[in-house]
Amino acid sequence: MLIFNTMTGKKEDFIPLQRETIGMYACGVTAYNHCHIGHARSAVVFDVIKRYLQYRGFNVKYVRNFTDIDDKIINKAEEEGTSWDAVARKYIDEFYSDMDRLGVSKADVEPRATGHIEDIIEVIKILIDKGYAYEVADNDNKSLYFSVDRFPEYGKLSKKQKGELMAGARACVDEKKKNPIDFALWKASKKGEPWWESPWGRGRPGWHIECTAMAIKHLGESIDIHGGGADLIFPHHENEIAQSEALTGRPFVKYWMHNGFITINKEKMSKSLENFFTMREILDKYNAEAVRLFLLSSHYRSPIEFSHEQLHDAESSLDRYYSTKARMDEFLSMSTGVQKKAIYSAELEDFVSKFKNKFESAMDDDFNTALAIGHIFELAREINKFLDLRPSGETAETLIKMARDMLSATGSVLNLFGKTHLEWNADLLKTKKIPLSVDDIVARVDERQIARQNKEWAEADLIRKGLEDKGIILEDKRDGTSWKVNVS
RNA sequence: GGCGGCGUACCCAAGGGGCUAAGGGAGAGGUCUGCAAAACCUCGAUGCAGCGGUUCGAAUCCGCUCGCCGCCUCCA
Repeated sequence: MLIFNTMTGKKEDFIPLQRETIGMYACGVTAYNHCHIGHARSAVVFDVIKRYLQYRGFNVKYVRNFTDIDDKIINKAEEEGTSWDAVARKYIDEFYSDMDRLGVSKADVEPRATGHIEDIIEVIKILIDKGYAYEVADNDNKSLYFSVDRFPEYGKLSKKQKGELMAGARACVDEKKKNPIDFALWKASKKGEPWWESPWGRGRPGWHIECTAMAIKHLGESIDIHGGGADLIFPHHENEIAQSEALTGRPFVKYWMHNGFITINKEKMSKSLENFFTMREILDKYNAEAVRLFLLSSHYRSPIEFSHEQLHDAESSLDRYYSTKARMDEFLSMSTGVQKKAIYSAELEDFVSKFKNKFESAMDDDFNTALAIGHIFELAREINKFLDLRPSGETAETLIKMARDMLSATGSVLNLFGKTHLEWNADLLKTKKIPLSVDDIVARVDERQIARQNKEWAEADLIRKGLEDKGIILEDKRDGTSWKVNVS
């Protein structure tokens, strides 16, 4: 298995630190606003990485944090006239509901900064003892900073030179810092701000330190994989490395993984440019599974241009997949095991025999989900071709069963393609806000079936037209009529 | 300015020295059908931003040019 390591800038063989369990940490969200599709991408990408590692037989302990205290949360609370913890709770709940719809499962541990104040304080104490941190008085309380000059390897992840950083450092630097690029470990509490008691008075943790404290607490001093969005490389992950390696004297992370951005008009989606789409808005318009497919249809490190058209295309393509699935299920449920005529199955057999390998080598190559999905659709096409031959008999049945099982095994790594045709369409009724239930539709189809049997074509056409106007398409087949939601 | 990345058909996108340049969407033709739609099948880049070079061989490596983006500041 190859993983692209941001630290070395190369794809490297994945060799875990220890045999038993892989430690994986991904930086989650700061809970101060609705999450947007960029946050979702990161969550989906690491969800798939975790799933594939498990598929490959590794035990994985996956930790994803929530930042539930920081300046933005405090500001938001002031804006909304509530407390900081109410803000954090609200957006964490919302994050969970969005992620749930996207099929992102929970991490094994989901620590929050405010739940680890003691651990953070312990870490800072050690950093002081080792001479990496210094205090700055701020009225009655004290702030603590990490002294970047004490850590010679600073910049090794982001490939930055300390000198250049200084030149580019912000104008409004805290003049109490020894070096403009030093960063806060602990912030003295200002009036009206939330605070925790510490050896340095009342204050709260800086941003970066929570990840150091929580990663080490839950995964140990050295972890296999640490990831997040590419915008976290600097300064967040650079600072994490400095703190953590200063603390333990050991390498913090073996493989650093970073996902690319979502762009709009080629520009990074960001709050300051006000060019973001929240997951709320997107899930209101598009099917959640289609959004997940859209996100996984590009390699995780490539930028993805946000596009309504592509989101819609993803729905169409999923719809086609589920049609194939319906054909397979139907074939298997109707199959009698008796072979009526000779079948030509060599091509499908060939595809089925190679499929698992193709899927795995795609995923083994730095989690190439786009290629893997391509293979899945290729197999679907072969299945359709085979089914077009109207096969029968045990050989055909076995083959289709095998294909279906493989599709479901690989689909579950991506957490895609797992529904039945009916579930997919029932889901689409909701996405497309069609005011009909499955039962309503089935009742109308049954009515129409009677009309058809009596050759009352006008009546049958009327029913079909009525459903069509509501976005339901009827498909007449040899042995009955099936329905589906029109995605186009 | 420093560092990094991108440019593949109408749109999206994989590939990253030699196999017919995956896959999806759109489009066109066909099969099926009471009619129709859907579905399904087939077709779709002699060419991978441009120009040079290396090589028996380049979309893939090297150089230059053009266009675009990211990080260097809170950011997934």
